[in-house]
Amino acid sequence: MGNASGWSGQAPADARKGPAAAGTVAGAARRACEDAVGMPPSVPARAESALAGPVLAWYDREARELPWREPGAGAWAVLVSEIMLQQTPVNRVLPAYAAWLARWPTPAALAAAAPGDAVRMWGRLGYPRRALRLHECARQLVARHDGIVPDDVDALLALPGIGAYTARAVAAFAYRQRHPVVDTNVRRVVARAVLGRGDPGPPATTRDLAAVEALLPADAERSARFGVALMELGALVCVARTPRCGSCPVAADCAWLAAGSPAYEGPTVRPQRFVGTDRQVRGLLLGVLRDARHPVGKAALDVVWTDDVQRERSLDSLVADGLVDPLPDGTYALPS
DNA sequence: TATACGTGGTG
DNA sequence: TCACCAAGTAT
Repeated sequence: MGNASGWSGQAPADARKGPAAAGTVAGAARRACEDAVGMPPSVPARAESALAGPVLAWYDREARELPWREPGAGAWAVLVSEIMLQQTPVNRVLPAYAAWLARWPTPAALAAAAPGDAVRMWGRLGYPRRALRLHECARQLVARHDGIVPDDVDALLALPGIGAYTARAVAAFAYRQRHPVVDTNVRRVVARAVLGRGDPGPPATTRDLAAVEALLPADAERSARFGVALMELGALVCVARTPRCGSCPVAADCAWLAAGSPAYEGPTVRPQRFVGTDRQVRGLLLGVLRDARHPVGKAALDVVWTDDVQRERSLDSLVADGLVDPLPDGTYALPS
C-alpha cells in the first residue's frame, strides 16, 4: 500500500519557545477568557483542531491521578517519571517512582550516588541502561545546568536517555510549553481519529511531530494539557488491541470509525522473541548482581545460563554498557 | 531505517 | 499457551 507509514506531510514545525509564544499576549488572554466563558472565539486566528475541545473535556473528567501530574511535581520528578515510563507500564512504575524520588529528590542527590546504586534501585523495571543514563543525566545536570532540569528542548535533547519524546514531554508537562508530545499512544490516536488508519505504522519522528504540531491549540498551557490528554486517551480508550470506541469523546469525529474501522494493512514491525535471546541472558546475569550485596564470583554468574558462548557474550555486553564492573580479583559487581 | 535493549501483565 | 503490548533511545 502506498505511503503506508506516513502521516500527512506537514510543514516541519516544532513549537515556539516559551509560554509567550502562543500568538500575542492579548490573543492568549482573549482565548483564555473565552475558554472560561465557554464561548467560541469571535475572531479565531485559525480554527482549533476539532479534537482539542472534546479530548480536553474528557481528560478533565477521566484522567487518572498520577503523582507526576500533581502540581507539586517538579521538573526532576517529571523527568524521572518519563524515563521510567519508557516502555514500562504505569502500574509498575508507580512504586519505583516513589522510592526513587524519596531517595534522590534532586539531580544532585542522584549524581552523588554510585551508578550501581541507580541500577539496583531500578529494580525490575526493565531496560536497566535507562538507570545508567538517568544517573549520567543527573551528573550532567549538576555539571552543566546548576543541578536544574533545563526548560529548553534542545538542551534536554543533549542529555543522555532523553530523546524526541522525553525532551518535549518534560518541556510541555513540567514547564507548560507548547510542543508536540508524540508517544505511541498519540501516534495511535492520531492515526485513527485523523487519518482513518487502525495503526500508525512505523514511527517517523519528523513527520509524526509535524502531524501533532498541526493539532496543537495555540495557547501554551492548553496545548500542554492537550498533549497529556491525547496520551491519556490512547492509554485508556483508544488502546491498541480493543479500543473502547463506545466511550470515546471523539468517536463522532473519528476518521477510522467513520471508515468502518478498517484493519491495518501496512508494514508491521515483527516483535522479536525474548526467550533465548541475549536480552534474557543479560537480565538473568544482572539480576544476580542486583540481588547481591557484594561482588560475586564468576561461578555465581555461570549458573544462570548453560550456553557458554551466549553467556560470555552477554556478560561482555553488560560490561561494555557499563552495567557490570569486572573487578581485578575476578569477581563482578554493579558499577561503583 | 532497522535493530537491540527487560520485564511482566493480559486476552 | 503464547503473541501482543507498555509514556523510547541509541546506534
